[in-house]
Amino acid sequence: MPDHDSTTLLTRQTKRRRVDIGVKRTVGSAIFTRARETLLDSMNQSHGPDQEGDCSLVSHGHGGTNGDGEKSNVLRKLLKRANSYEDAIMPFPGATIISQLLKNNMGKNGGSDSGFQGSGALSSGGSEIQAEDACSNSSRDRDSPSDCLSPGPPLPPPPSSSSFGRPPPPSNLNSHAPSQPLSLSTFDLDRLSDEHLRAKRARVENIIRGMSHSPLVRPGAGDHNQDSNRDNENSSNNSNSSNDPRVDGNSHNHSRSECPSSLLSSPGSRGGVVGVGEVYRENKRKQRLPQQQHSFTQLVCSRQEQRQEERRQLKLQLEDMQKQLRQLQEKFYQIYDSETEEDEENGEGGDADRGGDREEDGNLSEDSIRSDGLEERHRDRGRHSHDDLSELDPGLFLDRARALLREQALMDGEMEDDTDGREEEERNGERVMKRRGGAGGGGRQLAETLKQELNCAVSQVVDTVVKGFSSPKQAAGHHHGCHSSTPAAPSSSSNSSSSCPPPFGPLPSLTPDSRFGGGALALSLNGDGSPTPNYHASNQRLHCFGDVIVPSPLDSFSGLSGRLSGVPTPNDQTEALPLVVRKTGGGGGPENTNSSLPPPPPPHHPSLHPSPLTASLGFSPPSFRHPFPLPLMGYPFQSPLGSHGAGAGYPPGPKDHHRSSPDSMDMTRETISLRTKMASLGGGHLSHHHHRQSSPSQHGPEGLSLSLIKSECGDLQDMADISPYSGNTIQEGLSPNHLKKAKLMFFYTRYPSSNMLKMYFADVKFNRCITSQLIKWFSNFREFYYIQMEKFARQAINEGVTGAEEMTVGRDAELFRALNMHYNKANDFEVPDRFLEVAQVTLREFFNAIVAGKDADPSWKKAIYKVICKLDSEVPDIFKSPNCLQELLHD
DNA sequence: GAATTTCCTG
DNA sequence: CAGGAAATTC
Repeated sequence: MPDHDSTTLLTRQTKRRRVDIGVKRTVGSAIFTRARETLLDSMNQSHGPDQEGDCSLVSHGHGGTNGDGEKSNVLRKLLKRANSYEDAIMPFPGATIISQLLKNNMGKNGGSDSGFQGSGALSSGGSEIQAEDACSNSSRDRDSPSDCLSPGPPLPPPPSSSSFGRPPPPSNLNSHAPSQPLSLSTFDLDRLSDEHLRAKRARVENIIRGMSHSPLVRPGAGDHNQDSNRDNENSSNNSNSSNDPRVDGNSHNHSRSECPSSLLSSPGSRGGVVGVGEVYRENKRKQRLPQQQHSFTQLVCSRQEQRQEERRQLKLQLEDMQKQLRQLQEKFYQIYDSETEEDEENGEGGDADRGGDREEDGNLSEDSIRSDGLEERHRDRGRHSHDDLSELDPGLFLDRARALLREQALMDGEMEDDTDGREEEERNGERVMKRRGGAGGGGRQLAETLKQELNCAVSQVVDTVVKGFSSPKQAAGHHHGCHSSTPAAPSSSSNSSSSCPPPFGPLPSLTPDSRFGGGALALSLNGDGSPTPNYHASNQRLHCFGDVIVPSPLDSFSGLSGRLSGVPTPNDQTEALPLVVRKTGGGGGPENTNSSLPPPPPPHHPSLHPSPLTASLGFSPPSFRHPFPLPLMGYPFQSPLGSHGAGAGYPPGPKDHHRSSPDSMDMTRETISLRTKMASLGGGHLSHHHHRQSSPSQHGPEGLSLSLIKSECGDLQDMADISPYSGNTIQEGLSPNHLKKAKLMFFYTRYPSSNMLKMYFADVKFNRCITSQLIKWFSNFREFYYIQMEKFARQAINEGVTGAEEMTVGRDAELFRALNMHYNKANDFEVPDRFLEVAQVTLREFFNAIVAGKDADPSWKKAIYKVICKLDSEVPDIFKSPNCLQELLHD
């Protein structure tokens, strides 16, 4: 910390001011993320169920087969995202399905007619992003099953003019909602498309706006009008302003100068920099400015509003869609009925079901939309219904499957017809086609297409499901039940092969279709199911390992034992309290009986909280290794690992001495923190009691452990250095008392050098970790300190204070109380007057800087820091004493 | 490249 | 307060 030198500091500061790229990056990414989300949302809306995140395997519109699945999928996603879009999205699946079907049909039937791309493909657009969006959509569509099926002519981009005029060859979408009436709904669809398009555009614009917001942009720019002109202006302005800081160092902010009035309320947005005579280079480091926050807030708000609006629109759309759907279904049913009547002559029964279906039509609700006719129909057709199940919530899956089976059994009883559901379906489809006299030869083609589509869809669905399951986090409750069943379902649906010997009693149809990688699926599912099991297994492994690892010998040394054993049992992770107690007992008194502790090795090492993945991988978490290495490194004699038997080298006697011995080479921070906690109770005392640390003499076994240790932290050297202090009580970690001491020291020095810290924390074995931790403490102190200063300075300004002189910091000042509360909570230390002075100076510095509008400069605080760091005063020698706390506090 | 410092996030 | 990342300095 060579910086007490003001010159150095100055130069450094000078150089330092640059736009904080980091921040920028962060902000940008954040925005981007949001934007992306929005885009996804919009896509979802248009496509209905998309994939999760980027990888979307599930394609929309695969025939009706996935109707349910899609919905559930969407729901899952929504839930995950905690997005408020639920209702809004609901409608889309339906729309998507329909449009998709239309699309497919058109493609097949001389796709040239196109026009209608389906709601999802509304590409026409305006902004580039839109175009992009459209592109991506279309590409996705292509990827999706539809692609598999029909390489039909790419749909023309400009859709809105749905030329759907001619009744789309009513394909028979067996599994799907009735397509026949499509022609009727053309208008509605168009209208919906437009609406949707509009909504989409709005969203995109919003996104663009958000992205173009530069951090430094003044709040005013953030207003989120839909007005595109404005938008353009903003974006251009933003780009300018965002770049400006770097471009014109001294003249910074001119571009974003703002009305002074906002000065008080929104500190960040200050007009041109007044009196910034210093030749600061622009701050390259991006800092988070108040202004940014401001604009962001606005952004968020506006976005929410937009969402609300979108929601409303979507709801309307949903209603429309529902109506349409109802119409379609009715039409379809009519046709279907007529067909079936004819079929009945041929001996195909199943009227009863139809009746039921019709009844349901009346009740179309949101729910019904998803399962609506589709599911019912599936049931009629028998096994096919499982397709829908595939995407259902796993938890419900089994139940539903059983219910379906029962139903099916009944149905089968009724109709002796063995026909496979699938075949039947196809047949129906063909029949429908023929009936309509639609594309004559197209019927078979359609059937084929549908088959393929189904296959594709199924496979994709399966992938999606697998993915979903494989993600560990989802494991929660929901997934457990479904593992076995879920996987199979999809495959069954995909099967065109009619008869699948039911592997499971309950879910006969589940037989995996090899074609679709059913086998793979099953495997993956198993794996997926395994997560839980694996997880446990891994944990167990770890635990066992942990047990093994924890060398009982170590326990004899209080320090070690405390750490190792005390540490977190799985249950106490967070609270090291128990440990503390232990340690306290051991560490506190020389008489420690800790030696007894060793035997029962704690089940887990505190640090053993490897993520499941890690565990499964078989990696031992870094922390995991610590247990041995640390102690071993510094103090060979302790090496349990090593050749010495655990106990052999250490006679009981030594234990006491060693226990506090500085074993710690370096511990991971976690360890440190743990220790800190542990030490907290006994902290102060420990130092007194333990003096001679075990001789560092024996450097026996460095081999293995050493290397390990080294790999983890290369602090051995530091350790060696530390030993000098070993004469005194040396602690391996920083205790709460150390923290307290540091806080008190902060009253004297805000910028202690590391050397100074070493001097004043002689009872601590310094290593890199410790040093950095101490430094970090002070850094944090400063952070808090300056935050308070700024806060109060602004407060004063807001309260109308005009002169810095008006502000004083006394012991009764709020500012002081806040600070004292932070650094001297117990208020058992008398804060030196000097600190009050410094605080006052700091406050005034902030005040002046803010009043001068310097806070517009990202690095405006640097100057203040420079000033403050010169105000450090000597820390009383008493702080060098290990007992300083007692002495200080009890005086 | 290590050491520091600040900023940001949790 | 800890962690992480970026910026800066030496």
